[in-house]
Amino acid sequence: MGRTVGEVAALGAVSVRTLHHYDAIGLLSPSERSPAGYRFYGDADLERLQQVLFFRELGFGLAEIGRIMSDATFDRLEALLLQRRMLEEKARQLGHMIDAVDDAVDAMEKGEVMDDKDMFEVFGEFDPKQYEQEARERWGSTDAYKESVERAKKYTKDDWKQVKDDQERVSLAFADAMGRGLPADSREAMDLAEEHRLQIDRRFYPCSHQMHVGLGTMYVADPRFARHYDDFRPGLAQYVCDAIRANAKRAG
Amino acid sequence: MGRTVGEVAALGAVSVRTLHHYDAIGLLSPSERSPAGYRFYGDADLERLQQVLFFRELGFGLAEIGRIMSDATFDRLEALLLQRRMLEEKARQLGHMIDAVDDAVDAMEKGEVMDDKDMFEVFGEFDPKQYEQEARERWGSTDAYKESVERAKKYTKDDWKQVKDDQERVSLAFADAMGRGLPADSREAMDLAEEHRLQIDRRFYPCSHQMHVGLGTMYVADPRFARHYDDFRPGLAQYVCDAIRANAKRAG
DNA sequence: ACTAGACCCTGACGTTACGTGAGGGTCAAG
DNA sequence: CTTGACCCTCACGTAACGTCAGGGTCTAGT
Repeated sequence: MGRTVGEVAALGAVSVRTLHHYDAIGLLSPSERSPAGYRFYGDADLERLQQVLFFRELGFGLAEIGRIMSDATFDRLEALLLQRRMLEEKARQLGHMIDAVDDAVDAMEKGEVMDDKDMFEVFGEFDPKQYEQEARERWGSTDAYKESVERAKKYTKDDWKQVKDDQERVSLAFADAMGRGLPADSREAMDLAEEHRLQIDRRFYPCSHQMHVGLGTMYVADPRFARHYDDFRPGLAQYVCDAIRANAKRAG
Repeated sequence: MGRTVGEVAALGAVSVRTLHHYDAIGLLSPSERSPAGYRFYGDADLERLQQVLFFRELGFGLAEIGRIMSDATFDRLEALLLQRRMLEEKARQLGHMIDAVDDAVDAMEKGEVMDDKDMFEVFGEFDPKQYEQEARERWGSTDAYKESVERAKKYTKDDWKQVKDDQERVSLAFADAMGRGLPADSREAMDLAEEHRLQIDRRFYPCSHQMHVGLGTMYVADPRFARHYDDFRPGLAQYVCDAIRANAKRAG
């Protein structure tokens, strides 16, 4: 038996009304309902709520959050990493704002008038839209993509296991190529990158070379991704990223 | 001739519609209007807009911002210092959120379920309401206070000069007492603190001992305030704060 | 002087994400 | 059975604008 709306609200992050609202819009529905209509939220529901709240904190609209999280390829770990990056960016912006306050104080004390642009450039600096774009690229939004969503919805447990195994096989092959000293722009490494791209392209969504390069960059930039690959072999994340870049360059 | 709504909007922080809205609600009205009705914003208008945007960024509602900034004792420097403090607090909360993301990632990798409370305690941690309360105490909201607002509105330039001279005289007297080695809880120091409190009480708003202590704490905590007093004499901010505390204690 | 384009104005409906309250049912303890 | 705490759905209201309609103003070019 899960938690009632009151119990979830008592955790301090959302109100009962908010939970009703999220249920009504399909963003977060309880996994159980009593015959009397009571909502009961389980552990997975709370995990989903936390994810929603991170996105909300970062300025995403609820519809957009729902769209992102409803995606079949939505991966909680990847989302957390994206969110982490956004939070860091936002914290950086706050630092800039503190600097801006200090600049304003300085100008006051000197009896100076600040330049118009300098006064306001710090506002709006953090723009979730940029990240929405990235999330969209990562989890897609085109009609062709939506088609692949439908396709992925039909995947069985075995299908998903196959996906996972394929991904692991490619990762191991990358580690092997690297271990044999093959340059990231060697034919073999680039073929692996191409295979990697095609897996995504066939299994999930259209993955252009450009998008692939973006993913490669993310693998290096996000510490947890980097660790994922580097656990196969130290430096592998960078190697994969380089191979992806070389592959994209090969494709023109 | 000032800037049009389009020119202000082009600075990137607000839209034309927002400027219309702020004018409509009396939050920020242009200092000039053409015979055709065009709005023209001057330097002071832009400074006010910046202040509005800092408060907005920090989560204050527009009505609340208007109320604070319409106060006769509203002081731009003090506001900037408050805003700075709030921004730092908010940045701290973001740090906690980043930690929370890391905790969630850890839990995922270990296949563990996080404690409910731990999952959500970071949300809502930054609460502008606390600071609104402080702003309200600083710039008041009671009926008696409103009365003193009306009173202050009638102050002439000479009155304000007198206020400023009185404040400076007390600051110098504090510095003198400290220089003569009088403890902060000596009768003379406490009398100065009382005089300071009464100045505020008579001139602006009811200033209880409790509120006075809060102000004293602020004088030490905010670097610019601290510097204001310490420029009279090193360590004076702390001395004034201690004298205020001792005075409050004396009053029971 | 006329025209076109950029920008201004006021007015008003719509959007987003809930807050608040009405009216009534459910559950558990006394 | 009663009471109090909590649940439900429904629906109007709020805050802060976004968007659009309809029309005026200003400036440069013709």
